[in-house]
Amino acid sequence: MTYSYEYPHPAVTVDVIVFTVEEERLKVLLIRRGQEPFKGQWAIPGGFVGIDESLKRAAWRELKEETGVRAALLQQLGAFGRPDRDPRERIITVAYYALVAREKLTFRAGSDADDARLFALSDLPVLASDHGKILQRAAERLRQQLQDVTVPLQLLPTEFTMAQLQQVHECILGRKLDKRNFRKKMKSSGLFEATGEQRRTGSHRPAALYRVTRSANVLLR
Amino acid sequence: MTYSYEYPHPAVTVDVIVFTVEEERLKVLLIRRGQEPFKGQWAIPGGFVGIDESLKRAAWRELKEETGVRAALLQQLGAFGRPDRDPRERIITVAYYALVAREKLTFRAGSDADDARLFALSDLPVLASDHGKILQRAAERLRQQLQDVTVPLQLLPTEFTMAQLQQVHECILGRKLDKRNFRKKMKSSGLFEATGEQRRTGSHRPAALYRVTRSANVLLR
DNA sequence: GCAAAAGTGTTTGAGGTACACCCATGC
DNA sequence: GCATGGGTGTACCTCAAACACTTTTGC
Repeated sequence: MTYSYEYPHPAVTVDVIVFTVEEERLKVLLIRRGQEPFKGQWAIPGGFVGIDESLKRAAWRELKEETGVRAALLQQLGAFGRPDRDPRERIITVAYYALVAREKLTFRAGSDADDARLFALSDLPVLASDHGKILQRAAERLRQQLQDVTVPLQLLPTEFTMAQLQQVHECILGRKLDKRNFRKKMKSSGLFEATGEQRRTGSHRPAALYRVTRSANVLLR
Repeated sequence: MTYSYEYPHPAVTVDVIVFTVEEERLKVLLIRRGQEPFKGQWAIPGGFVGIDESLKRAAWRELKEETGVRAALLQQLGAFGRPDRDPRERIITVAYYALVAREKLTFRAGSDADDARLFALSDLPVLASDHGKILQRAAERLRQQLQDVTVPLQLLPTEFTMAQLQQVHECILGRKLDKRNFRKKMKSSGLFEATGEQRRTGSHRPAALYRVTRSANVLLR
């Protein structure tokens, strides 16, 4: 079965950049391509958009296929379409990025991937095609979005310490923040409440646990 | 001649939203479609992406075809691809937006358009397909971008009065600004210098003309 | 008692907002 | 001389940034 058109048509894919935080670093999920083109190179996971599938739906499908995740912050980064970005045929990709808490994330080498791994953003391998540029743009966008205090919550479990929350902000921004200023700002946002519980880890004072307040939770979709 | 593929391929277009300021209002260029689908309806101008043409290049080409403009601020808004957005076949569009000074802008009904006109953003007609939603998103994005003081300069001639500059800010933001605060901010940006010339219009004190300083001009690309 | 992370307030500077009057011109 | 838009300065408030010590725990 073939599909014919009067004019040449490009193929359209979605690529999904999965951001997470692990070992106090911002990381992205990459796959090692098992097939040509770019066989053996690391790449952003993605796939073709179904002919009757919306772009967003295709992105959700890819996210779920690659990571098992059904709910996350998933937003469009933009379209990338240099004519030479794929040697087989003209492929235009629409990139999405997702924020997923590490413990919600499962992944494995799949049908078209030899391997799948998290890479720290500061320690990326050489990437297939223009994926390096796409990742760079995604990281910029993520940093911009951080002014929205709710964004990093996607990267944390439902209960977390202020130190954890600050750590997430820091590794996205790529710089240290002042503890007192940070807590003041979080407190004044009114989004968080103490659970009353504490977390003991190591030989030091235990940390209070926080959660998102019920009202704020609604805003997170 | 036909082009055949093993899997169905969508068509890809670029749509270019041309923003300008006229009569103290933010306007966009729309065309009235001369052909089906959506014949007779107003739409954002656009066209198919050449199979060997980058997305940005296609956007520049469309901008030039529709308006004669070769230089402007032209940025990608994003991809829109609901499967039902065109009845002929699956069409995914990549929307760009451009800021063009009114006096650089020429347009006329073209090959596929019965008519072409500027519409105030606050007074849009019913639009074809999902173009209403695309425009709405473009306007939001433009407002965000306004924090960059250089952006509205694209909408003005090289010499302009402070009142004009303020007027552009106001109609993009959709609200009045305080004259003294506005001038203070512009002055402190260091981007502008008085030309020494004045403009006399009507029975009142003439306005000083300003231009972008040589050094700042470089930053605008 | 000591190492290690949790927790807590105050001061300062920059930038945004509010606000009212005189100036130069055409008629 | 009056109507019209051009042009100017000060006071206040908010928010971000800098900065150091005490608390609680495990060993």
